[in-house]
Amino acid sequence: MKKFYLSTPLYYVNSSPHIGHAYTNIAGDVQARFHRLLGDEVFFLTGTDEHGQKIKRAAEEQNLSPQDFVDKTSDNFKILWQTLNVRTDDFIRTTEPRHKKVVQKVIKDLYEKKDVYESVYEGFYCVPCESFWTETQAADNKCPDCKRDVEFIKEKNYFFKLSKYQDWLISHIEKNKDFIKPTERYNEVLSFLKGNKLNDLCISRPKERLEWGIEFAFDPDYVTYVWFDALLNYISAAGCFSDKAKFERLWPADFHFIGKDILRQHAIYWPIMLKALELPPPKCVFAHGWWLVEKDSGSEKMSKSKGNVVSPLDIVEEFGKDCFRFFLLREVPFGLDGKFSYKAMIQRVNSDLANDLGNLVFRSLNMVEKYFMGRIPEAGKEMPAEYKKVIDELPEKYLKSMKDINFYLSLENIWELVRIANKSVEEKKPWSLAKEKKIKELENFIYFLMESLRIISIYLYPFIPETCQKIYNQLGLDKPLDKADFQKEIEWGSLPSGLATKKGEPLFPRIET
RNA sequence: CGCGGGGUGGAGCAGUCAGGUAGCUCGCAAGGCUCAUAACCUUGAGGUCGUCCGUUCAAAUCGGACCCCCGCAACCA
Repeated sequence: MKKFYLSTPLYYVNSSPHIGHAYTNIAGDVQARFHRLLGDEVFFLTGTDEHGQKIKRAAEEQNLSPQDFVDKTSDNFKILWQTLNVRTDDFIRTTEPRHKKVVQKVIKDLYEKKDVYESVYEGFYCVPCESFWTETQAADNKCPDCKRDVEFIKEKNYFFKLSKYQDWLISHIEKNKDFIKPTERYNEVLSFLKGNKLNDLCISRPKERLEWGIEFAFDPDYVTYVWFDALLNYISAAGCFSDKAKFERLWPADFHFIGKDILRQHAIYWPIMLKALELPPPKCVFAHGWWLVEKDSGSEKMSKSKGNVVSPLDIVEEFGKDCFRFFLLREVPFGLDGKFSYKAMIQRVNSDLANDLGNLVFRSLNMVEKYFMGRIPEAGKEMPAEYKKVIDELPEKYLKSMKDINFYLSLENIWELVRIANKSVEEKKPWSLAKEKKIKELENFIYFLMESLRIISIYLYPFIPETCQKIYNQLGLDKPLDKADFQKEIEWGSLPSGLATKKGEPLFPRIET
């Protein structure tokens, strides 16, 4: 059994989850379910990032202690993953002891190794924002965030020797074309590394200014910079320093799903941190695009201002979890930016899910009831010619696009089969066969129509698991799809005859506008 | 000349590496069918493939120049 370790980023809990968070975890869940289908031993990790000054401030605004605040906000994420049917194997919080121990030990080890050292930080500091800025950022001595004056400060801090490993990282990236995906991001990182000299990373914050963080084991006046803390979750959750067998089994991670905004941390800081620890880097960091939100209310578009953020929970309530999952992955080629609008969502759900898939399932089951009293008829011998091409080609196309994380294309590939099935009904005219009493021919046709529904459900299962399970159940199969074996399940003709079908309500009611 | 990505019918994309009638999904229009969620199927309209120049029998595809859009440019999760 092959292991497959994939992760999402740890989400910063100073605000509520938005559509972008949902996107990353849904993509991860699709990937995880796909690998489980293939029989891999999957470890799918998500969690929350809970330290830093922004958290402290947000907690103060609500009159809560930072710990009470993060306990509450972290739950918002847990609830969302349940709502979206995102099934992870672990949920790590950076405030947990299992994580803190790892961070402290890493810093201590690196300090002893001299990859972490003391120095003096010089730069611009905005007091009200509690933020550092570089000279270029703080042009005219103004904070780019709040536009107030910044002051020049000097203070002792701890630094991590990024610079020492720059050449190693360049050669690692050049030798591993799959390390950063998609290609645009690969080029972006590589050209950046070649064209710029890395500065060492300041990984400490003096406690006098910020106390909500993981304390340095050997210097209680300092806490850890949040990114240095957060990235280490990928090894602390995998059992680093605590469960040797688990860690050796899981590490290196196979896949880090991230948004393109945190590429640098994952493609530069993180592999270098691991290198310094003498651990292998993750096999792949995949940076996807963003969702730009425009809301359609009636005929006019609302501008995207702060109060107009689309909540994933609201969308799920309105459309259902599978519609939302499907939309996010079908609408936009994975990796590129997309635009979210209710109009696009409704159109997508109506045309692909209600009209094509939902109606296909409904009309097919209806014919089984009408012509065969709700029993799957006897199988014919040969696969009908119209299915042959798409059924023969689908496994290879699907496996390739799934492995390339080209979800948009995978769905496109599956829909070829959906369209063939719909088309075959028009061409065979089962209602005519029934009238003409061509029973053998009708049985044969209906059997393969049902079989195509079953096959579609397996391919589609990682994307819309709940619906696919429903289709299986409606066909009279009670097998749980989350335990299915892909290679076995996609075998054409394995649907037993005689099953009692259970037609339900349409899977996706058309949304009237 | 900082680095990178991109400009293809109304929208979103494929095709560019290996030049040879411009393809897919949605939307739109007409027709067909009735098992079905006014769903499904067929056909059609719609493109000087960012601009200009060059190579070639032939360029979305190769070469050059230019215009425009979007990312990245470091203590910010």
